[in-house]
Amino acid sequence: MPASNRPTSRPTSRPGAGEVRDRLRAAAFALFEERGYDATTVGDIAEAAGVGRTTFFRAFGSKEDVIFPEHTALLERVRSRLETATTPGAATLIGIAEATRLVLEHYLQEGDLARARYRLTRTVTTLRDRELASTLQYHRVYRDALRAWTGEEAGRDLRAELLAAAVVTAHNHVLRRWLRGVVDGAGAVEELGLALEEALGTGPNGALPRPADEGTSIVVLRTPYDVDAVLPALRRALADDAPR
Amino acid sequence: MPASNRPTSRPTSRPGAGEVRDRLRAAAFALFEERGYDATTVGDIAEAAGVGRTTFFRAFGSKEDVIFPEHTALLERVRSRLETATTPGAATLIGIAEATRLVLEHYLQEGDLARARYRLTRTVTTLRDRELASTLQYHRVYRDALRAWTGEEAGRDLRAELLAAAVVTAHNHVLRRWLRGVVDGAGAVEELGLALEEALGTGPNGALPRPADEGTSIVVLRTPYDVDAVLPALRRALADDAPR
DNA sequence: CGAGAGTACGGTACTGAGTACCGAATAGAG
DNA sequence: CTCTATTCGGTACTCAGTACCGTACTCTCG
Repeated sequence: MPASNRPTSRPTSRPGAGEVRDRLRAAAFALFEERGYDATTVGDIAEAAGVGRTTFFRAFGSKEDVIFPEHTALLERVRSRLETATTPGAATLIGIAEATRLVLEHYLQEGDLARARYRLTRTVTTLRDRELASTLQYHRVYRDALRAWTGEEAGRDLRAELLAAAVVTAHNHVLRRWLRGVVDGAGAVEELGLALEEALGTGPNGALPRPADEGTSIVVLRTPYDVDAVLPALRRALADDAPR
Repeated sequence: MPASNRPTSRPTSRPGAGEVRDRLRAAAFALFEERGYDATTVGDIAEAAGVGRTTFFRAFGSKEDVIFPEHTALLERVRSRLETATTPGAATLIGIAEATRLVLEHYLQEGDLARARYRLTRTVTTLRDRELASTLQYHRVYRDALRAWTGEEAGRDLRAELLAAAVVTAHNHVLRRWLRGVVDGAGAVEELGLALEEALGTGPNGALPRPADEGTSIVVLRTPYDVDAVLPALRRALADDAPR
């Protein structure tokens, strides 16, 4: 943030702010692809980028951070978007969908970089763990936002958590399909909408949060038969209590 | 596994197999509580346990592994339980519930150890990440099992994933309540059942996957009412197809 | 009882990530 | 041109984790 308020370009031998960062990241990914993550030391990366090892750790906090840049910034954007979405009376579900699309489109813009990262995270265990951890940070953000929305009463907790998990899962599902090249960018954005509908239950027979009052739960599974046809089976199932 | 087939006790100065492991774990947790995780080196732990540093790494693969023991073993038990549960014709939902209870009860048996771990994982970031990663391993196991059950056709993928996320989320929700002392062991087991019902039943429409072949599925959620009492509600739900 | 095999342990030495600190070069302001 | 702030590079350190080797102990077979 200190470099943004310097309007003039840097015509000197001193590299522009952020340029070193880019060189380092490029060198890192190149080396990772070539010899693998573990076989590449931070010293190698720094040398390839023509800078000192110290500079690497100043630009990125750790070796892993080269691969997951701007993660915290993106998370913050999602958080602020959700915050405005979950104020009482706001169109919460739309806000959630928008926040989620924010994330997806971020990866879409990264393009090959995101795919290279995906290749690495599938191979190296520590990186996969790191990515999973960041996934659960999203879960937290959504959960907290939804909790603020649904209220804090007992029982709502689990509901908020389930919804958050569903949203994150839906997003990751679509993202992975794009990363694997199953769908293109436009298709992914479209699929995200459908996936969210399925995750949140806002689709055909939307089953959004049911009021917390006590009562009988009825789960309707679509079946070609009508009620009377399945009723005997239902009675039988209730009788021996061990549905199979 | 090499120690189990030695029937006689070890009367010598050589400690029994596994005893060193226990000493190390006890020393580790004591030091972690005392000075914190980061401020405790592996050398400190080994010294406190009266063994060499090398022995520590032989007993546990890494510093983190002291805190997460038997994780892989437990994961394997869940996997095998799910495997038998998702063979065609088996009582899948019950199998899932049982597998999940397996995990919960494992932690309940750990008792204070699990709670000490919880305290640590809340404080130290790397440990939290590690735990989250293990959480997502469970997600994978459930997802794969459910995928095998629902079939691989397009569209089922997301459904299996959503279900897996819901189950894991429900479990973690209950587990956290026990870890925080909100409920006791018996209460946690009971809550798990309810949470699973909520996770599997109230989520997205038809969250319970239809079997791959056509037919009528009957899902029975325990309710204090008998069939005739809920029948009107059932008819109504089927009639307008879009409850609330 | 004694020799040999297998194993658990301790110690040393190494690599690599990450941190702290210091000095040099450079850019900007006055 | 001088002073100051910032950035970079280099050195030295801590600590996790690995590889290797020698040793002490136990068990087994002769």
